[in-house]
Amino acid sequence: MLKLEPNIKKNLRATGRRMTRTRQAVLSLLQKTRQPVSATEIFERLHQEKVAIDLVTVYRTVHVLKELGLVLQLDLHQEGLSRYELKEGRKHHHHIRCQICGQIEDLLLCPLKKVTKLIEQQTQFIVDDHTLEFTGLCPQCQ
Amino acid sequence: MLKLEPNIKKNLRATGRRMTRTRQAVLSLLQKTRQPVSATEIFERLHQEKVAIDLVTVYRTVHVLKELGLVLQLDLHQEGLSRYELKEGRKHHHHIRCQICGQIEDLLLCPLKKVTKLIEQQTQFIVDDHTLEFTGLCPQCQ
DNA sequence: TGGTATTTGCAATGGACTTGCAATAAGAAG
DNA sequence: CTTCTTATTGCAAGTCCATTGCAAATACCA
Repeated sequence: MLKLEPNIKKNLRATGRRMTRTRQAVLSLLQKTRQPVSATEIFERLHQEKVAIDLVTVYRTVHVLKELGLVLQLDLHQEGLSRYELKEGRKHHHHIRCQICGQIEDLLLCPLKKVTKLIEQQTQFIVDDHTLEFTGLCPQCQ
Repeated sequence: MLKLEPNIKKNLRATGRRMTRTRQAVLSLLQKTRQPVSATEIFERLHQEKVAIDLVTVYRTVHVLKELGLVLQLDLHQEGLSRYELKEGRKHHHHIRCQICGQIEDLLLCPLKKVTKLIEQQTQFIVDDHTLEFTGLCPQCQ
């Protein structure tokens, strides 16, 4: 079972929501998945594990988890779909994706703190988020 | 008329393509538009100018211009659509977008050269592109 | 264990973008 | 300037990711 589960359930209850079998299944899948996954991938992998869940429910579940701040939604360049990853316990990071095989790897660095200050000065915006993604060829596809 | 036009026409002819009235119209609109525009926006603005063009043709046109390397395609975070801007004569840059009003501003800096080297060492990927975007509140929406 | 509000599944819908095909028009040749 | 070939356009239909409406199922508190 999930270590996170009791906390998450509390989180859900605090907003009048319930911990259901399908939400557990999605959380559990996200927890054991390394790469960010799309709704369709969640749907397919759960079906492989004989978990009955509708694709609509997957979309609604990741949406709720995102609202609770438990999940991050990624929109990688020109993929035309969203991917999701557990935020719980993870540090701020970015990604690099292989243009050939689609493999996605985490980048544990973020070089943007100073730049953010600079941009706020230059533009008078208040910056509250950024997205950064690299694309290229992974070692296997070179 | 467009200063770019003769060059672009040459470009088109070199790949067996033609300079048409609709392509001129799209190019001309892109040239006078500051912010990156979506296909639908191109469609609507041209119709305001009484230029008859189908939305499909807009999509096909920006696709061709992108193939020729004249146009950049941007997929800003969670917008769910693509935007396009003329590449011609412009330096590499990034964008910041206001979460309230959607205004997009250019950022003329790019802090990623050194980071790219580092990432290539760390991951063994060959990096060939990156996307970087900031979101926040513009001065008017704060 | 029952009652009620949340959640789910199914079907239908929405929005961005693409594709097939016949009609139109660019532009090279005469 | 006219003709001819071939690229391009417009329209209709289709695809893909995602959302919405609603009745049936189910979490969970009393």
